[in-house]
This record gives sequence, structure tokens and C-alpha cells, in this order.
Amino acid sequence: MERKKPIDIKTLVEELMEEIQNGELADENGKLPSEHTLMSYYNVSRYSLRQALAQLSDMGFIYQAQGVGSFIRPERHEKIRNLQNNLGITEEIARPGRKIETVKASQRIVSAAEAEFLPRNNDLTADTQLIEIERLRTLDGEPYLAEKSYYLQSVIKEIPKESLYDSVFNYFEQNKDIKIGFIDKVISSEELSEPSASFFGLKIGAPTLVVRDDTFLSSGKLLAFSKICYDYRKAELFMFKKTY
Amino acid sequence: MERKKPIDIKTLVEELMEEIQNGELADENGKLPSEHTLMSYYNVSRYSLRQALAQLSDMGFIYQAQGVGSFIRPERHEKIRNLQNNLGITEEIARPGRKIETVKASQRIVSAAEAEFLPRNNDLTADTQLIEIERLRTLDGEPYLAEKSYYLQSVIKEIPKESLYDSVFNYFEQNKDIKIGFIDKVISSEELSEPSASFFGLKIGAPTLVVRDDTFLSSGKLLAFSKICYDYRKAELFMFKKTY
DNA sequence: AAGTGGTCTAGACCACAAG
DNA sequence: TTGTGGTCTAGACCACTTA
Repeated sequence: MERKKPIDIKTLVEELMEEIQNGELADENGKLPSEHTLMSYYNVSRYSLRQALAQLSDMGFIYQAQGVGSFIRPERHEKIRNLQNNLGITEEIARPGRKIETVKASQRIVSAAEAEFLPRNNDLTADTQLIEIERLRTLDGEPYLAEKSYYLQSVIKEIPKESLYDSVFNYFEQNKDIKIGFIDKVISSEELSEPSASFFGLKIGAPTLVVRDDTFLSSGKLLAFSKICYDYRKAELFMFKKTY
Repeated sequence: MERKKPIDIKTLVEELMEEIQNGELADENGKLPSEHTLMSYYNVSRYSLRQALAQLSDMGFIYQAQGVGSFIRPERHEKIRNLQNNLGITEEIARPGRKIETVKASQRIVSAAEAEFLPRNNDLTADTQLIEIERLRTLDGEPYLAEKSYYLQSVIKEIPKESLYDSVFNYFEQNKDIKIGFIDKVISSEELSEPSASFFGLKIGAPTLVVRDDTFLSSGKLLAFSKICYDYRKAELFMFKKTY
């Protein structure tokens, strides 16, 4: 293997992921080169390399076995949505060549008192101004999810119309002033109600898979909170847990 | 603060968690001492301290803000089940003083061909011997979940009866030969069927929250796979995601 | 015994927020 | 400017698996 120029961990993660997906790194048994080899190849210290490998482990792409080596993990099933990666849903699902589209979207300003739900650890005053967004989205042309999101207007002035129909995630990625630090997710199941029921073509009272997100800036301040209802026949959420 | 003896990261995490929960570490605003202070206090290197803090971040107990400091996060709602901690459900729920009990349990040996479901990345041969366990469990006396688990008999010879009615997790913790490395989780929602429906006192077709687990040894070999159906009115799953 | 990943230290420099 | 957390290096030793 040729020797590469030194790079930072973020880039290293991307390169590793790409080379793994292209099948360039692992042998026929899915075994990666040793850490020593990878250190020389990417010209990084062991610390940096292990940080990168740890991130790949956390995402479930590889696992490491002491005394044996590092191995790539088998591909996961297609219809699944990974709760832990760092992409928006649009980007994630685009990878295996499928497509999320927004068929209906609306936006308005409301106060916290008018919101349909509130963040879990709520410290909003009743008059906090919120941007409310409602969207219905399809997966490969089939109804897939109904979403209601609230963004704190004190943090983000407005959300461009294009982003509504594309990816709000992309908008934040490009906006340098807004750095997302962490997200709380609460997953539950409910009885479906209108208007999602008609959108999915299901009866009222049918199951729906619900994900409530609270999104925080890296400063720890609340940025947004949302609720997504999935068609239970089409959505599965994946996560991966390492033990320490 | 007194200076402590050097300790390893695992112990450090436990001590930090305990002192945080006792309110001994953070100030009135939930701010922790600086990394420099904590290094001296616990007598560890910055690397070790930051590994420990990263684990606490991953579990959602604290967050770190560059240029500002580290802060504890507000307590999460009680009825919630954290998907990311390293405890079994019995232990986790026992913390806030609530109680999981098993009201019905059965165990038998089956072959993989007879199993009701299989692991996602299935490489089991049809004649693989499995220990099948079925359990109905209550939370504070109320029906809470129905579980079906399969353990590879080639890895674990038998599961003692006491563990069936208590915590299988405890059994693995004590068994030094079995080290769990990682777990895949797939969360979905389904229409409820018997016998869970009667146990929960719900109609057939009502929603249920479903968690499918595949558990692997640290060697990467499959240990077990299971499916848990929760009463959708009583269960919420929590997870926390840091962005990189 | 050799090679793998796991833990840990000491130290440097950078990026960011706040006074 | 100061103090915070974020990134990165070089090097040591330990624990585990395999031959």
C-alpha cells in the first residue's frame, strides 16, 4: 500500500468508510489490516487511528476483537433507518439509491403555548416564538412519514422554502453559525390518528412508530424539537450498542 | 477537594457517575469542574479523564461545550427505557425504585429451523441447537412486556431457572467466559397478536412497540437473538446521539 | 513467542467563549 | 488575554488470541 499524507480524524473516518465500502481495505474474510499497518498507510498516530476506528465501531460498520483484529460487519438490511449516523434522513436513504420526497409542507410562526407538544426537559416560556413545520414525505413514491417540527426562532430566523422540500439537515450543515451538539430521541408506538391515517391509507387506531427528537446546539441550548410518525409497515429503526 | 488515588477508566466512570448523582461534583448551575481540576482530583491523565467523560456524554449524562465547560444534563423522565446504557432492564429500572418481575417463563431446546424468527445477518445452519426462552414480565405489577429469546447452545450450555425469573443479564455478568461485545437493535411497531394481547389487556391489532436484539460476543460471534413486545401505553425508548 | 487490539501517560498546540 | 474543551503525537506497557 502506498503511504498517504497526514489527515485529520474526520477525513480519516470518511476515507476509511469509503475504502471499506469499495472493498479496498478488507481481505476476503472481512478482516482489516492491523492498526500498525493502517497507521503507516494513513500516516497518523495510533491515537488518531483508534479514534477513527472507534467512530466506525460506534456506527456499527466494524468491530474490533482483542488479540485478533478488526473486521467489517455485514451490510444491514436496506429498508432500515439508522438512528446513530450523522446524516439527515434524505441523505441516508439516498445512499442505497432510494429517494425521500416531500409531497406536502407548510410553515408558520407560533408561540410555545400553541405547540402541539413540547420538549421533554422543557424550559421554554409560553411566549417563545417557534417556527412550526409540517411535512408529509414519501419513500420511492409511497407514503412513508408525517412530521411536525418546531425550531426556536431566537436561534434560527427563517427556514428557506427549498429546504422544506429538500433537506433541512443540509441547511444546517451549510450554516456555519449553527452547530448541532447532540440529540435526544424518544421512540414509542401510538394509535394512528388523522391526517396521517389517510396519508398512509390506514385506519384510525392502527399502529404507528413515533420518534420524538430534541435537538441541541453544541452550547447545550435547545434548537428544535420534532415528532415523526412512520408508516409501521415500512419503517424500522436500527441502532448498535458497544459494551464497555 | 482531596486528591484521590489513581484509578482505571471503568472505575473513574463509576465514581464520576456516583458523585454526579449525589450532587457532589457540579455547582448550582450543573457545571462540572474543569478537566484540569478533575485530572488532579482523580489523579489520572487527561486522556483517561476525557475517555471517561466521553462515555458519560455517550450515555447522555453530561455534555461538554468547547470554551465553556462540562455540564450535567437534566434527569430524564422516569418511565423511559434507555437503549444505550450497559445494564439489563431489571437493573436499569430498579434504579428509580421500580420493579420488573417475571410472571411466566418457559425454556426448551429447539433447532434454528423451528425458531419463530432468526437473526438479521443469518448464518445459522438449520440444525443449530438453540435454547428458547419465553417470558411475560410486569412493571410494578402491571403487564409490561412479552419476550422471546434464543441462545446458541454451542456458546452457553444452560440457563439456570433462577435467572429466568430474575435477570439473565446478571448471569452473563458473572460468567467470566462470556464477554458481550456489541448488540444490534431493530425497533419497529406491529399489530399485536396473541398471547401478548390478552396479557396486556389489549385487542388484537392494537399497536405494540417491538425491539429485536442480536447479541454478539466480543469475538464477533453470535450469542443470542431476541424479540421483545412492549405494551405501547407504558414503554418509551430513549437514546442520545452526539454529533461529531 | 509473536502479533493483535486495549489502556494509559506526558506533553504540545489549536479553537472557542467570555471578560 | 485567560481559561475552557478539542485534536494530535510519541511512546510505554498490558491483555488476549493464535500458532
